[in-house]
Amino acid sequence: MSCAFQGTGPVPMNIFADFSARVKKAIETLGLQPKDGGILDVTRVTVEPPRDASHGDLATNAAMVLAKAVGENPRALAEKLAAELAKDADVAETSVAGPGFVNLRLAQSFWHARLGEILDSGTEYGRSTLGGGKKINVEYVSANPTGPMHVGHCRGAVVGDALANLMAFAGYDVTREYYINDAGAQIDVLGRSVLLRYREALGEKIDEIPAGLYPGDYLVPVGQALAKEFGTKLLEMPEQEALSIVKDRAIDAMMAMIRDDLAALNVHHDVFFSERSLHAANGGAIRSAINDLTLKGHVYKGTLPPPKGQLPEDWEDREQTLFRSTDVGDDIDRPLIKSDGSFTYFAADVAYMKDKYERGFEHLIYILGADHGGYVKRLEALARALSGGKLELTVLLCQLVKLFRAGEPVRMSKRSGEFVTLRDVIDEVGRDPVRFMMLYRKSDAPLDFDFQKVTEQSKDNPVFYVQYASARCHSVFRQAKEQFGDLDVARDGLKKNAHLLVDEGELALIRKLVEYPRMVEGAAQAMEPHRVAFYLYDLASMLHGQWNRGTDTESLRFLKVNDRELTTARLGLVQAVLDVLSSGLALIGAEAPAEMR
RNA sequence: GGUCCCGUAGCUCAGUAGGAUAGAGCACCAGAUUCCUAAUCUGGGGGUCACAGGUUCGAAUCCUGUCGGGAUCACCA
Repeated sequence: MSCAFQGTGPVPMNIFADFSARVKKAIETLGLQPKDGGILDVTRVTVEPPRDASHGDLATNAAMVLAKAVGENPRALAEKLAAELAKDADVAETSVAGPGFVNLRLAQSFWHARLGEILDSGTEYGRSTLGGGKKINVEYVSANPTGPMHVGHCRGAVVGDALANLMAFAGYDVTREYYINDAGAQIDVLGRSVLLRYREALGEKIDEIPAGLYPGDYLVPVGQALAKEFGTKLLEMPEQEALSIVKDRAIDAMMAMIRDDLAALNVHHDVFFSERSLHAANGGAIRSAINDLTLKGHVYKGTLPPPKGQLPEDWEDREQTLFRSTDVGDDIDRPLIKSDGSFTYFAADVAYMKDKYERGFEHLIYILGADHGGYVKRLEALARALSGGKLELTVLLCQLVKLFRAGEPVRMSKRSGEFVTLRDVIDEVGRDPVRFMMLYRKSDAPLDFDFQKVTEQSKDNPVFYVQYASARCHSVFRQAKEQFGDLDVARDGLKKNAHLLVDEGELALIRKLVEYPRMVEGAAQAMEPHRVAFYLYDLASMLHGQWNRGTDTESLRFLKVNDRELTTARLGLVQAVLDVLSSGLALIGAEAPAEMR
């Protein structure tokens, strides 16, 4: 499996983790003892960026968290801790504030050294070993192979893909997976729809696609291909036999189309898992999975209570084979085998999850639409039952995307088969804006997507704003080449003069860059890829800000024709910003352009 | 009716596993280009974090309940 985000680069420094260790060491040095004589619990001690940068570079809550156990006043404890931390060579200044925060101001040399590290690591900066190579499976998209992907699939595709990128970058061993729902009633419908198109291709007149079949034009070429391959042969064989061939060809054609759509979105899966394969050999895999659950005591034959609320008109009590999921956290037991002896859809899910578990995954992540919220509990229950609680499972529900055009909602009608396809959206606004905007909201919040706004080249469009920052960095290097000609812009050279960066705006930019590894780890732990997008927006904003300070104050411009040393120092900063922008945009799956036209 | 998600500035939303005076963008007001891309930036006003309790040094964040909005409920896939 080849994936740009998998791998083991150098381990960059997460300074918050680093200082957390230093704070704990200082606590140890102070010899603090809990009143009750036990061991001092420092697990709640954190080191974070303070809310307001004027407080300092780092803040720790240690004194407040420990005060009670030690039996001291938090502020007094904070003073002691501050004095101890002040001995650290990298700490320029300490202060105690509020209810007992210890604020640390770090030496400029410390930041200069960090900038050097970023320049050494390049776009590898921020890669983490947090995941420890843990095997995780991210299942996303899994659209039914009955037609092209429509815009409703888009968000899940991007969120899943970006999350997979993020988790891999944070040190997890990630497999990206797509479950092909190529069994069941909708595939029969697909087969019958294509059969009709096949007869049409042979010259038969088809006036109207009957209700209940898929009317979309995208099936026309599939019918034509069948006509070309088989001539009239399919009409001459028994319908069941013909249908089986047609279904195979139709599924292949639909999946080819879906893969194309995904590729256009820059989404690539490692594994396409077929539901039909579970039904193969007389349902061997499903049988074995149900057997497995049965041996573990989770299966019984019985009847379900009628649904609460309105009773369905045709409700009938019938005996089925059921999964006692209520024993493992579900609200209601789930049918595995219907009263006619066939498997339910969920039975295949059981076999599929068993397969994932047996492939060695320790954590399963599912990206689902909000309309599948009802599935969460049964999947969680299933994971518990299959693994005895060892298998972790997380479902990320993506809320719906509402389409707008210049503020007006875009209407879609499912019945007529008129929907906005994923391809339509990509063709109109471009891949990068789609990907960025899908991540510029946390996934459990609904998202409004306006075609017009997303293509606008202005600061109101965050995609453009961030990419423009990248273009601007490149532009600085182009200008540098023009103005200096022979200037050495190799990373080692840029690193050398970092100590000349003393402007507050420049140092703030370095601090923001240094937050990147922590942001990556936090986003990965919370499984929230949108944080990457917001971080990039902030970083872009700081770069634009620093740039514009140069319009007011000439001495702050990145390029100083009469000062090569300072220019290379500033180019080092610009290069580091570019590295982190590139890295973050790559996680999102968008380009970091060299120029924008 | 049950379950899940959401409720933060006029609008669209962040809020970094419980931290300090709750932040951005839009919109509104006032400014900045002989200068590396003004495709940008600077400043200003604007809040009962839906409501009520609880947990604790400390709550927009965690717990309980209420109200409001959305999704969902099956021998479907």
